[in-house]
Amino acid sequence: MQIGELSNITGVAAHTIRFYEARGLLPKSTRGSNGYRSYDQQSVRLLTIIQCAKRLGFKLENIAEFLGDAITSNADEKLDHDKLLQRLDVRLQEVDTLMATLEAQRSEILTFKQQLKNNLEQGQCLISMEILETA
Amino acid sequence: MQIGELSNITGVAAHTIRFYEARGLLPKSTRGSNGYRSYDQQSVRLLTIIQCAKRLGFKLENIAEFLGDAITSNADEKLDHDKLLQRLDVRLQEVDTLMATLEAQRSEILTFKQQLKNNLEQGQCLISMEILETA
DNA sequence: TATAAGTTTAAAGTATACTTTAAGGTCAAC
DNA sequence: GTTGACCTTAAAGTATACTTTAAACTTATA
Repeated sequence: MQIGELSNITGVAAHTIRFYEARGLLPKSTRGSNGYRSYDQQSVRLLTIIQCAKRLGFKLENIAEFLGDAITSNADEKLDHDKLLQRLDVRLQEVDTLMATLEAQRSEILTFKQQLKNNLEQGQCLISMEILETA
Repeated sequence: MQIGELSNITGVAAHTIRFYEARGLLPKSTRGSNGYRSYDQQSVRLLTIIQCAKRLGFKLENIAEFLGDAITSNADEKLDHDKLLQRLDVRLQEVDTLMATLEAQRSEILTFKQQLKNNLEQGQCLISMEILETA
């Protein structure tokens, strides 16, 4: 199939598919006699995997390595398995760190809102610089 | 004081201070006879506020608007108050949305890890494409 | 046959928050 | 008077994941 059909099937824009190829997420595609890229079911599966990895929050760079491992899997498949688990754990760490940051922001925002409400109840409608500085 | 001292006091790089001025987070600074920027305590306070707003996760663009409101506060100060609350609520929404995304990722990653472990226990050390596609 | 739809490439643009670079002027101290 | 620290500007670079643009070629349809 041509790039347009692959795009329709997977929901990934043709431009993006070429972009992924350039970034090494997809192998260099074979070409028809007219120079057009041609794809098959394996291409669909690869794009599906890429979309899945993106859902987990992996960067394209990681996905490229990741797929490189999976596709060019050599003798020791168990190593690949461990690598994959390792990558998942690294991402899990990142997610936890981000969540902690967001939780901190959330709590600071709520505190700040409360301060503003207190001010308002005391009839102070003016926002002083001080409250901003200490929030 | 000159930009270097302001930088030392606030911990914000001189380059970044110029950058903030260019982006409208800080007012156009007055200049000494030599053309050097000169600052005072108010500048320190403004930078402190900027750092605080950044901790809450606000974008520089929002901080610029935000400070514009606070500094050029006109007749109706209560409006500013409401605007501030509004901005905080918008940011709170963003934070909640991001947290939901991260939580979804977290749960998908854990599910995936479990699948890998099950495979491993069954003696399947090879990572098949299928498990990646469905994760 | 001409028009429309699909394909090709490389390069530039978008968004965010800076940092780095380059090339040069100013000032205090030795 | 020169060394070193500090200041100036504008432009480009960094990172990420694309999207947009331009200019051109191929194929299917009317």
